This record gives sequence, C-alpha cells and structure tokens, in this order.
Amino acid sequence: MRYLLVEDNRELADAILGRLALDGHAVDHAASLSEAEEWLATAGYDLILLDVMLPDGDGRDFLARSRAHLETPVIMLTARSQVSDRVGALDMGADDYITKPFDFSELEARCRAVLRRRGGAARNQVALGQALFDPLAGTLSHAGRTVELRNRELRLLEVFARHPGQILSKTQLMDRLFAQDADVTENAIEVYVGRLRRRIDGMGVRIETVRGLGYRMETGGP
Amino acid sequence: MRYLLVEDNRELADAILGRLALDGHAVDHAASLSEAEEWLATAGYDLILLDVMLPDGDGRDFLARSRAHLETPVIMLTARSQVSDRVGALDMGADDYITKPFDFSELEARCRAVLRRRGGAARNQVALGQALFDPLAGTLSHAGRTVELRNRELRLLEVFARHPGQILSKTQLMDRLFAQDADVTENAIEVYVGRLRRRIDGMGVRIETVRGLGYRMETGGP
DNA sequence: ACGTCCGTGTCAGGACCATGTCAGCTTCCT
DNA sequence: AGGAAGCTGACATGGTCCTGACACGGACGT
Repeated sequence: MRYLLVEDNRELADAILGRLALDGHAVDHAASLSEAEEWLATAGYDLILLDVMLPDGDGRDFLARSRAHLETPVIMLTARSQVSDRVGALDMGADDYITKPFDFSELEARCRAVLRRRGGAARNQVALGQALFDPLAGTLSHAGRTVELRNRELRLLEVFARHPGQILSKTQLMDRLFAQDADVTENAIEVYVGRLRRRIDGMGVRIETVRGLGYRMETGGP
Repeated sequence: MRYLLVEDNRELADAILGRLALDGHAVDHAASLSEAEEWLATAGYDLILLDVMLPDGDGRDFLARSRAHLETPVIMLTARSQVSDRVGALDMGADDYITKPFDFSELEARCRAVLRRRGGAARNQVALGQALFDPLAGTLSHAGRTVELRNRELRLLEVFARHPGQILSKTQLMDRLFAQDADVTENAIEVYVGRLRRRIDGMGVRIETVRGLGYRMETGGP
C-alpha cells in the first residue's frame, strides 16, 4: 500500500515512516500542505495521514478544500484530544482520527480498518495493454487467464503501471519498494523483475531491460 | 542531470562535485551568490544545491529574491540543525533541506526525491524537428517509427537537444558523458556520434561535423 | 509451543552485451 | 600530394544482468 504522511514534526514523522515501512508499505512524507499538494499531484495514494497543525495552514481546511476531487481515505492526526479537533475532523471528510500521542499498533489498526472499509466498496481496475490489472485484488487478467501476484511483485507492477513506457532505474524502483533505510541490494530488484516477468509472461505486458539505465514496461506487442 | 552547487567551502564542494559526477551528473560550482547568478544567467539547471552561509549574503534571502522567476528546484544546505535555519528554508521556497554534516547517499536520495516530485508529473517529450524525443523513455519517434537508444547514445542526444544548432566540442561532450577522472579518448566521441547517427538516420534529425571544432545538431532538413 | 509453509532477500556462477580502443580507411584542406 | 581530422568495422573486456539455490523469518494452523 502507498501512504502519504503529512506531518511537520520530523521526529514523529520519521518514527511513523519507519514503522509503516516495516509493514511493507511505501510511505512518502510531506512536511507542509504545499508539499503535500505536490506529492498528490504526482502520484495516487491509498491512504493519507494528515496532521492538523501544519506550518502553512490547518489540515482540516486543506481537507475540506480537497475533498471534492480527492477520494483517497484520510486519517487525521490531532494534536490533543480536544473535542473541537475531533468533531471537526469527521465533519471535514476524514475517515477516522487518532490523537497524539498514540500507539503505533493502534495507528496500524486504524489504517487497516479504514482501508478495509473503503476498499470493499470501489475496486478500480487498470488496463495494461490488453490485460486488466487489479491492484487491490493483486491480480492480472488476460484472455480469460488470471494470475495472482505476491506483495512485492504487485507493488513493482504498480510502479510500472504508473509510468508506462518510461525507463525506471533500479534506484527509483528501490525507493518505491523499500523503506529509505532498508539495506537492500539492487540485485533484489533484478530478482523481482525476473519473478514478475515469469508470472506475467504471455499476458500482453512485458518488462524490457535497458542496460545500464533500468527497466521499462511495454504494453503494445504480443 | 545538470546541477548547480553554491557552496563557499571548497573542500566540501569538491567532495560533492566528485560524488555527483560519479552518478553521471554535470555539476557546476559557484562559490558565492554573485557567481551563482552568473551561472544561472548562462544555463538552465535541473536542480540547485544552495548553502545558507555565503561570503556575499544569505542563501535564503537569495532564494526569496529569485523564487519569483526561478522554477528550478532547490535543496538548501544548512550549516547546523538550527531550528531557525530549517524553518526558514521551506518558507523561502526551498524544496528540501539537508543539515551538515550529511551522508552523500542521503544527499543523493534527497536529490532524487525532489527531482521525482518536480519532474514526475509532466512527461516532457521534446520536439526535435519533426521527430519526438522522449528522454525518459529513451526513445526517438518519427513518422510512426520508433528507435530505442542506449545509455551513451541517449545521454549524447540529450546534450545535443539542450543546445540545438550549437557547436559542441568533443571536449565539451566528453565532460557531459564521462566522469571527470575517466580516462577516455576523444575518439570515443567520434564513435558514439557515428553510432547515434546510424540509429537516428532518416528521423529528421542529423548531426553535422564541424571540422576542427566539434559537432552540431540540425533539425531542419529531411 | 511447535512445525510447516510461504514470501523474501542474498549469493554465486554464468551468459550476454554495451563499451572504448585500435587500425586502417576516407575526407577535407592547404 | 601530403597531412590532419574524422569515420568505421572489428574486437577484447569488463560490467551488467539473469537465474537456480539457499537461508531466514514471519504467518498460520495444529
């Protein structure tokens, strides 16, 4: 899953980033509302964790403005358990809220709960060439055949699907698949590309090697 | 990628220059704000690394003045982790900041992140005559035909695309293609120009030889 | 608590290919 | 004609990439 964390306290942000990365999620970090908007403009997220107090505005106002054209679920991080904060959060369109300080396991539980609630309703499938990619189900279908992808393969294909035809370096892919501080060899990417290739073989989607630069997904040919 | 490093400590500057050159980036160095302005007037950059304390002024003031007509992303290099420095940086229009002393790999990660954030959204295909050059995909298309370029050819064409119609000496091209300390003959450039020519033959773009001076890309003719 | 299974990341060995050099050739200028 | 500059086919080389095998650890069921 791909999260966006909007939180200006770097210490707390790092802690959350680390913890969520342990669960295998890709988490981007914005320290302000303007930064959050940049992230949102460039990528789709499954969940947004939004602080209330931010250097350039109030998270609730931001949410109210964005709700019209933003369907991603949002969990608010309220500084204190002030009633005003909590009441406002849900009214503004947040899916849940959690008060600081909070236990990480509780945060994870809230995330799962919100994702379950949202994910059950709308499931969007993406066309990849003639194949049909369902990120939520973790499947790829083509010509009546359906393959199931595992966690890492799924995330890898998600990244490729978001940048079709574009060369993605192994470093870029690592940034998406692993946590910043994760100590992983680039070889891991080679291995996962290999596994993904074997799995999607003959499904109208292929991943080409561009020697020295990275990989590129092609959706055209046979 | 083309970076501008604004840093007055020569020792640190050299270290950064060396490291970034290893990644294949072209990095120019300015030791003061006035020098930085000269560089900015002559060339376009993909990213600027800007120190806070400079002999002729404060990097933040410089950034605040320039932000209106400067859309290049900026990473601030703050001397210490002083809160005043850090808070100011983002408000002044920096895209990110990093505190000295920092690890080179972290600097690289920040650079990647900022570039991804900025450039990730709009896929910029460049028109080269009647051909369409897609640096991210590493392809050149013309009249329904598409050729794939490899690493060195791609970088070479990138350099030419950035200076269309301009004569580029073999030395200039070598500086862009190879690391500073790389021990490469000028003949390598001749070889790569030849390979690139063969690949883009008939695509409305050609590279002319200017005897004794270098090469020049022309986009006009057949 | 224990055992099993599955997903994950590393490693080593090998195949493959982009790369840079060279030598001989062509082209251009004087 | 002669020399200098540039072009190109061929080649050795080193790096990049692929893959089977394996160790590890968490998830899960019993």
